[in-house]
Amino acid sequence: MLNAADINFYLSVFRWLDLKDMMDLARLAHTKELKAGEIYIQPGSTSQKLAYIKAGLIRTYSLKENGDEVTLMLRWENQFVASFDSVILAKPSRFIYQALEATTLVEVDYHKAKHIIDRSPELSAASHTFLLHMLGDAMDRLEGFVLLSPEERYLKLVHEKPDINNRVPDKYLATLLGIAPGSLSRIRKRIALQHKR
Amino acid sequence: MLNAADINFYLSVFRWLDLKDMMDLARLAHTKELKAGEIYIQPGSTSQKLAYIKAGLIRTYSLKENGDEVTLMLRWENQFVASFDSVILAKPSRFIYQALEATTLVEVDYHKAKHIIDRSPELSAASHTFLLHMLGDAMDRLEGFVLLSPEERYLKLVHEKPDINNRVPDKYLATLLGIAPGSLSRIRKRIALQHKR
DNA sequence: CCCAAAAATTAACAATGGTTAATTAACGCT
DNA sequence: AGCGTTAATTAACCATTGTTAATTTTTGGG
Repeated sequence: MLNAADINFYLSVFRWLDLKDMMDLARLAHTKELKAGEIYIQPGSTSQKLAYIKAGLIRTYSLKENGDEVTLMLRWENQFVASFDSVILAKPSRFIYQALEATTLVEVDYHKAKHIIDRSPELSAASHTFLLHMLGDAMDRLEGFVLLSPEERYLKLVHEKPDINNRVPDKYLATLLGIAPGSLSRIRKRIALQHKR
Repeated sequence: MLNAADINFYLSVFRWLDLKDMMDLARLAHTKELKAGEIYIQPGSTSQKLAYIKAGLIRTYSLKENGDEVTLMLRWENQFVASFDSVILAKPSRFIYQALEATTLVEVDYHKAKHIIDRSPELSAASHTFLLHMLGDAMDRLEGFVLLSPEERYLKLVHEKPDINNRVPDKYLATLLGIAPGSLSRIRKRIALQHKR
């Protein structure tokens, strides 16, 4: 069940946890490998998976009526990923979660883990902190849409996550920024020209 | 300190609370009246006020370098309002919170209320639920920016909060939607024309 | 009730983004 | 390495928005 590498992993990520709680959690957790391009969560899914990304990158996207894909979120190594609709709102997921790279997840069922989380002060605090982080990220991104132009949003994104350009196709980045893929090309070109002077 | 109306109010809003917890909270709480136009929270403020809006409407806005005001958030009666930066991130507020109407708040200092919240399972759960709601709102609004056009965002806003048009000046609504005030006028006109046919 | 100030509308123009289609470049698979 | 597929770029054109300034409307105070 647990090999030495796994134990090391749990000890490092949850070192602030009571040992018993950690073992209880570890019993519920398992590792999942996704190939590049593989779908992690299908729309309509209600499973309350909560996953820590050990390595790789997950894209959350939506399908519009006309068939267009719109990227809503990107999550990568050392972040958590969960179906927002299923875990937070307890509804079927409207979105698709796809691994863009070979991805390693450590997954627990939130529904099963909940009673462990609830009885551990540290885990409760951690889940609170997790929510705060999610909220902080969301607010920050909202500010970007209200305060910044598409060009500025793009610059902010590459500043915060420089390797994103090499890991995520432009067409996905574009819709994440709220613009069309062609526009991202133009913005890139505009920036390059300004830089040359 | 507490009059009959106040007691009624606390009993109705926090009826699911342990009586002792409720009394402890009520001791920390006080009512605050704001006139239309009055500033509630100044930028730079670090006070961790957490307020329930009994009546009225609060606008959160930011000042850009060029002096332009950009509205980030609107909160109204029966919602909570708090300085996101101060309470969630424990930083000085970057934003200005202003009452757009005569507004009645019931206010507690989150810093002082925290130990009451922490020792009450009901209050802890409520604060968790509160965060989930904030997160849900933020995600929903993010979806709007990624999936919808400005016109569709405007229609969504008036659909969700029909009286917003009569309570908030257009110039504030415009920046909330991520567009310029002039554009909102045009969008309004376009919609009216389409409707006439 | 009137007047001054603020807000909303409108128009003209510039800048930007959306859309489509064609071309080029990059990628991935065998 | 080569080939077919997918992604990215580019261009042309259209639609929409941003910007500014002038005009009209609305609002609120005296």
